[in-house]
Amino acid sequence: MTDDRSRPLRERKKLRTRRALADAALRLFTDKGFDATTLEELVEEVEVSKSTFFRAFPAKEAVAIEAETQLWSAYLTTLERREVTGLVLAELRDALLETAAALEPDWDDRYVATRRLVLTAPALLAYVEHHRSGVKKDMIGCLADKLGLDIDDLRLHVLAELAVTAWSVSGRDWVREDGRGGRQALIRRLKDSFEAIPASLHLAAP
Amino acid sequence: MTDDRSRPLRERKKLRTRRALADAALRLFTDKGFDATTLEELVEEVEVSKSTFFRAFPAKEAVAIEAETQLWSAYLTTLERREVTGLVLAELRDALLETAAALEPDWDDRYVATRRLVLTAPALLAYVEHHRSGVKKDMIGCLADKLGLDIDDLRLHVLAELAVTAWSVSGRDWVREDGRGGRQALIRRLKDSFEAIPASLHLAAP
DNA sequence: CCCATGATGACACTGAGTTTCATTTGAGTG
DNA sequence: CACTCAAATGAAACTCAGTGTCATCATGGG
Repeated sequence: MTDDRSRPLRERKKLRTRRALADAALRLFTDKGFDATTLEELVEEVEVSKSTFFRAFPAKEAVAIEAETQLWSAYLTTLERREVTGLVLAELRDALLETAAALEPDWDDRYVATRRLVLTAPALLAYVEHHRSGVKKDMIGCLADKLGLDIDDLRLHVLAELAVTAWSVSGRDWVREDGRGGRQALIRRLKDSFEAIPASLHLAAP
Repeated sequence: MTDDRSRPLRERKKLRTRRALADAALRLFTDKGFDATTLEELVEEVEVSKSTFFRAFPAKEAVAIEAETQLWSAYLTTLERREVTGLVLAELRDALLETAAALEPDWDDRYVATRRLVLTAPALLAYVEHHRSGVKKDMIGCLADKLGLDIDDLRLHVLAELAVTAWSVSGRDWVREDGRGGRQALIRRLKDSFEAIPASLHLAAP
């Protein structure tokens, strides 16, 4: 029990099992494959019951993409804290850069492993897409609130979409190179992606 | 057997069961709810076996969104047939307009019912997202091929994303009004959505 | 008419996710 | 420290989507 004592013991225990499950899942899924690993094996490894697993995660897929989940939940927190001034797209970018820079150091490896895993299991890909879709919805809600716009405003949808896509592409390229260059390399790629967005609209055939 | 005789009988039969399944599914799911309807009930209604169902559709979710699937598969066909000249975004828009205009007349009602259904079942929402994601991938592949670009080119990702988002938002609004105004109303909304895209990038806080 | 091939149905099986309920364990109180 | 309440856990039975196998049936081509 070498954990941070600032929170009640109960909560610390819950967090510990959560981490243990996510770590074991990343290991098992990477070794044996996502489909080939049963939930039973996972919970035996961590020595908890299936009930406990489903109280910590809503689905088998969820435990595999903890790193992705952490990123976006931190992002939404950042976004809500910041006040929006000037170009909204720039705001979305800066919040993302700030969030990426602030993630705990061991996040890098877990994220690389996660993205690798996603490439091997269609079910995981689908789950990530679904999860990001929820994030976009939250982003739109947050922006609509701050800007006094309707949550159906097409512009907000486009902007949320762009931010997530910029991340997705940057992350893919970064992972493809083993996360070489660390957090800074990722951040650099992210800046490049955002800069490339306006040009996209004017892409034309020769 | 009042079907189009141009194809072999075997194929016609397969198509008929497929249609029957999709129609019954839309009816049952709308009445009882997606989760509350078991696959068993569905296949009993249509009088086929579970095996047959899974040869026609890859998942329970798939049979519920046939109208969505038809749209995008027609779109990809259109896109591949057209030659790309000038602005790519305009090309994506025009192909979408052309596709929407060419869908069989009974598509409207089925699509409205489908989108309604999706709003009631999280599993369906996730499945639609996943499906569209596959469509975007195909769009990107098609464009990369025609333009001689890399399939990882960020601009292609952005453009595919924008086209799908424009559709999604237009469709949502159209469905919200019961598909009033028919195909023409949908097409008008779609044009508006595409026109609103460039402005999005310059959205700023007051 | 016959044969090869592809579609179907029946059935058994796996594994994810839910539900229920009894048991344990941490938190607050006197 | 003892007691109590609430929350967390575990055990086990259950539902249902999805897979795999194999025997049977229908179709299309010769």
